[in-house]
Amino acid sequence: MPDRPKARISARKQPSQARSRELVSAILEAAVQVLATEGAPRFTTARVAERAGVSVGSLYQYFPNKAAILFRLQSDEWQETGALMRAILEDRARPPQERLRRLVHAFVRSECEEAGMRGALDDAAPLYRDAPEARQARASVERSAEAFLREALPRADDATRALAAELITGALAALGKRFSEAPRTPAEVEVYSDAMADMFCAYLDRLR
Amino acid sequence: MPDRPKARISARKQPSQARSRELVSAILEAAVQVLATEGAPRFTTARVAERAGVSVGSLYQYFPNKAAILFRLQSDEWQETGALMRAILEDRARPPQERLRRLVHAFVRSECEEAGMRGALDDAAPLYRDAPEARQARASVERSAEAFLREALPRADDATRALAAELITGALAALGKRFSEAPRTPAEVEVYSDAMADMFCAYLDRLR
DNA sequence: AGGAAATGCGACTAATCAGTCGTATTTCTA
DNA sequence: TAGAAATACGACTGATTAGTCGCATTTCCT
Repeated sequence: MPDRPKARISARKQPSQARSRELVSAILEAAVQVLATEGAPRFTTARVAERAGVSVGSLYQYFPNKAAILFRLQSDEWQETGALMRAILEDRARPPQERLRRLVHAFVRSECEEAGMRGALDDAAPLYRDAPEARQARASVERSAEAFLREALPRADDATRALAAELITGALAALGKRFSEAPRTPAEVEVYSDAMADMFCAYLDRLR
Repeated sequence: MPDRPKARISARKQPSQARSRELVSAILEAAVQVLATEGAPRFTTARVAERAGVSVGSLYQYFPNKAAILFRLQSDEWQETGALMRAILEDRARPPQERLRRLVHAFVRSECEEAGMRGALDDAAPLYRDAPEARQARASVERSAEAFLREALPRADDATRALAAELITGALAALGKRFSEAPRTPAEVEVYSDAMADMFCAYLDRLR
């Protein structure tokens, strides 16, 4: 029942001239600023356009609706974070648990860096969360996590591994988000990340 | 920057006659229904009043603003869940880890039961989250968790315990919420709860 | 009974916002 | 350089919303 987005959320039109490509990136940059400084409820197309030094009309040339801007922002984030995580998980030069620990540290650090925008983006999640594009994006992270667990838990059965993947990725995402809601010193980040990694490693050892 | 609520969020006036006490509970009941069936963005005072068979004016006699209704709903939830959790944690007849396991099961089950309303309530969180009343409510859960950990980890130092409390309560809340977003069979609930409890217990064993 | 206090009502106001459309300007192409 | 295509503009529309206020009705108290 919570309102599904009626319209597509993907781009309306590809910018082809240099002018319009700049316009699109100006909009995205402005969107980040509006989100971080004004918060999700005051995130309006008019404000984004104004901040970008662009008219609303132009904005709607390249984004079919407000949710599309938010989704694009989130999507870019996922892209970036996903690449980071995959790179760490697939570094076969290190033992699995060390990779996991590095992953936790990197993730928590990255969450804390852009906490302002991310928090607001989460507040706006109802607007884009149910889009099919969003589901697909989440799947790729799960897959890479399961591949990692095949290595870390070679003797466990598939069901156990799937459960562990869900638990660990879920806890990482949720705890990272929650932790980054308050401002943190680098030292706090390290301590917290280590504790979280300890928990995951203890769990993996028990399953092994 | 994300807009702080300007007004108080606590009740505007205490209902003293039976008539008005019924009115207030009709509003709260209607609020739950509106939230669950229409979702957070369509949660409006007018809709709540209509569903309750009451006028907007009357609604505003007892709630200073929309956020107050949502906060009251969330507050009641916290109250209930908090009592449940405290009861389980303080059952000294059972060993600590068994209590923790029971706690996880009870919590996840309860999350799944009212998933519809809870999800919408979370979507509406930006409206009441920053209220001072909300902070205070969260503190009591943390305290009871730390008391439990003093028992489960008698030899650990305070910093370790505080960290573990934050991690476990955070993970429980966040994973429970996430898990309950999809509809679940009782069997799935059991399996998932057990896995989560395994993770927590493995962590506690390592710290012990 | 009868006045006072409490409660209930809902039309109304002021504000906000997403998204459109006709027109003006710039860039491309031949 | 001229016409076509792409891009940019922003006033405007229709819809929605939170919250108010003057008045009507009910309950309480003596």
